[in-house]
Amino acid sequence: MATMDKKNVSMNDVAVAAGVSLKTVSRVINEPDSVRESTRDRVHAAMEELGFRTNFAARSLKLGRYGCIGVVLFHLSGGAVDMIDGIADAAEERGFALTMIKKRAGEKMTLAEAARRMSQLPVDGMIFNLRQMVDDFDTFEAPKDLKTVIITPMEHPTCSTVSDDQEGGARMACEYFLDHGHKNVYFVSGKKESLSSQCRMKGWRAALETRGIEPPEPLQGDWNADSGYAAGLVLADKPDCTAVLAANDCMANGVMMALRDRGLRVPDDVSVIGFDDELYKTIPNSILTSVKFRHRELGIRALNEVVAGLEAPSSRSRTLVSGVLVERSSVKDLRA
Amino acid sequence: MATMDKKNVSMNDVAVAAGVSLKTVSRVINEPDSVRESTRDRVHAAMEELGFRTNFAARSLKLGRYGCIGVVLFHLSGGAVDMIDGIADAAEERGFALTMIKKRAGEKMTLAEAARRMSQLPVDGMIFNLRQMVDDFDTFEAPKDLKTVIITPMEHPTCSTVSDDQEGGARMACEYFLDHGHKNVYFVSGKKESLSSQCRMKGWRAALETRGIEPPEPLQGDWNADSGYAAGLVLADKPDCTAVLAANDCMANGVMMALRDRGLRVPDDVSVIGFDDELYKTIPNSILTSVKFRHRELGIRALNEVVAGLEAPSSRSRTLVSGVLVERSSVKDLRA
DNA sequence: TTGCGAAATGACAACGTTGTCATTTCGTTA
DNA sequence: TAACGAAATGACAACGTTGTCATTTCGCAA
Repeated sequence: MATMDKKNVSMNDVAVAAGVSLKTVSRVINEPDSVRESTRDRVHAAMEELGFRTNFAARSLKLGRYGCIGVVLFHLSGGAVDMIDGIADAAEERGFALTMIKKRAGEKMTLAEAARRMSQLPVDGMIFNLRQMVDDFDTFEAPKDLKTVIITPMEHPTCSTVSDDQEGGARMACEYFLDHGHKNVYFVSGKKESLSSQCRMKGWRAALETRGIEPPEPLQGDWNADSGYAAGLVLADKPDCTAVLAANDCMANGVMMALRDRGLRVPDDVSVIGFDDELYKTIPNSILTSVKFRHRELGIRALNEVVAGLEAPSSRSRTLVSGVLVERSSVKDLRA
Repeated sequence: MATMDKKNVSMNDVAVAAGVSLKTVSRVINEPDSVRESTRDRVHAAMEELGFRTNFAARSLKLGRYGCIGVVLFHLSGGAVDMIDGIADAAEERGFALTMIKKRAGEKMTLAEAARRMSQLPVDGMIFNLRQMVDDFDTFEAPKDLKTVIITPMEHPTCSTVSDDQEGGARMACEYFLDHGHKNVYFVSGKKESLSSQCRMKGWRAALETRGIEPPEPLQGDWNADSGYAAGLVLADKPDCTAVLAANDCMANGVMMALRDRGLRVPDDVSVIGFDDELYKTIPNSILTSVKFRHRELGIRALNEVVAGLEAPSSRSRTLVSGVLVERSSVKDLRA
């Protein structure tokens, strides 16, 4: 039985127990092939006996790096799970751990503050997950020696950014409608302050304008089904409304329910497309066509971008992860 | 302008620049009141000028602690977002950061492995989020100097555990049915390997047996609506089925849709209760009564438990966070 | 001005690891 | 057996911080 007198077992303790020098213990851990097998076994036995674990602080102090990537969560939303999942998996694969801090609910936080806080923690690089605007976005400068990647649909003057192609996804959905013979597309937005919602709206608008169509007034929603339902009631009264793009699936479902309650059928009378492709989880035999973003892939890209930039923190790139249109049967083909 | 010759700026560099000793710089950071204002200003100026940031490794090496709590994610599911949110907020509040690692998809990982990995990272204590069984659960022993909390519904011989009271929640739902005059309750389960599903089933069974009712064969689902729909079709044919408890809201919705498609009304013909209270997000005017667990609270408790145990890692406790029955109108009162 | 206690500052060791370079041990050949 | 080069091991400094204790400086009373 190991005596548990000392709080922490150091390499030196192991060395003494094994009758070798401290440096040899270090070698057993970092370059096992360079030490004779008999010695190695003795050291391993001593480590086991004493319950030795390498001291992270000492090791990283000497090495000058941590093997950790910082993640700042400004806002934790639905899609964030998959994104974190991607980040974590990619990190694991490359031998990095994650160091995480989060803006507290209701607390205002700037990029500068977050960066200051993060840069005092064990991190070799950092990822900011930004789903809403912050005041100092444009003026922010990342620490010169710490690769920084921002997950956001906006372009940043100095930092690398990674994002879903929300705008492109919305455009894709609109064009899908138009290509199927629809003459116009109505839009139900998410919460005003959400960057996702803003980008989706922008893409919708751009797609229509490109084809010379005047975009109708968008309807304001809040991501939840009830707001979609309310929007649906309004849309049901518009005779020219044959196509509705809702900024997420929940609202799309609300829209569909409202249309149905008003005696309109989907897709026969009105076609609908949503975002995020999650309705099938909740609705049996869901028919909703939806634009799906690959959040997991997004996380992986973000992490890889950080790791790739560790040696050249001031490099800058912009990555867009395209969305996918998951076709079901909520869009009617009006051609011929 | 600061000259950027050296990679990292140390306290010594600041000290030289400010014309004071290294120790004074340290004091400016850790006990500002003990240094004269004029000196302090000079030091602050130098820190600013040189872009000094305290070196985490050196600091924690000296202090013998990190100010970080480790979080191991064995499985990242829906409710996990809120839980992480709670953990992160509570950590922030107490001045801790999080160090996170995750079991990779498909990779088998034991508690022992996870603990070994984690204990080489910067952590003062750790939280394991365990939603499925692992092989070494019962035999696992946490490092004696690292407070370890496991989030799991099962009791552990040596570690503190924190969990939603899934069993109690299921019992609560069943009793609600029975108290409203129902004579029996059918159950639709989630994925077999899920501990949540198992516990919910256990609570359902216990509640019935307590009242001397023989529990009917449970129906196997997979958390998604389609499996609930399939179960609903089966249940629609059982004349004695007046009450259905589904292990989550999505399946509950599937059940309701199936019943409706078979000409049965909810709640007039059959009553339904789900879990997680999330249907309202997707379904406008949702009527589903549901057992909601406070995942955020769960995370907060877990973190507080770790922090409370930092000084006495071998202490052991068991925390259950009760669920809440969110009443809507999917349960009919059969009493006279 | 001098003396004194308190406040402010500094010198130096220590935390536990890894890199550098020196030393010892080993196996081989003459 | 001696001599040699290669392999194995060790001694010591260094990473950047904080704790301990010594020293200097300050403000104020005599």
